[in-house]
Amino acid sequence: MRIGELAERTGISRRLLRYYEEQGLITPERCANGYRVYSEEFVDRVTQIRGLLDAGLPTRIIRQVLPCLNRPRDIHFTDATPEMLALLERERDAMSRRIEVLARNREAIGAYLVAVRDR
DNA sequence: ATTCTGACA
DNA sequence: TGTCAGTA
Repeated sequence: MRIGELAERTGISRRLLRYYEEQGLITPERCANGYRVYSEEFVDRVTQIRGLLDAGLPTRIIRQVLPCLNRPRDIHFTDATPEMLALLERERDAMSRRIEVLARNREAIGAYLVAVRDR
């Protein structure tokens, strides 16, 4: 499929899909005319990227993590270098911190909403 | 009609 | 991220 269809199926704009490629997050094939060609797997791939982006991970981190998140299990060990493991641990901890902050604010907002409602 | 690259009131 | 331009 070409960029238009992928955009519709993932809900990600053409502009963003090209941006993800520019950031090295996805590498679609190219036709003779230069058009990008995406295989079926890119649908999940893009969804995965969106999820990580929404989780607050910068593209530079996603670029390193994405490969060992999708590939078949056996290849994981290949990517499981000490550096990769350390990187993943740091990201996981950073995620935990963000979750705590969000949870705290969610409580605060919830309390505010209750206060307003009960007024 | 659709996509491509580069650029920015 | 959107959008406009000038192409293929």
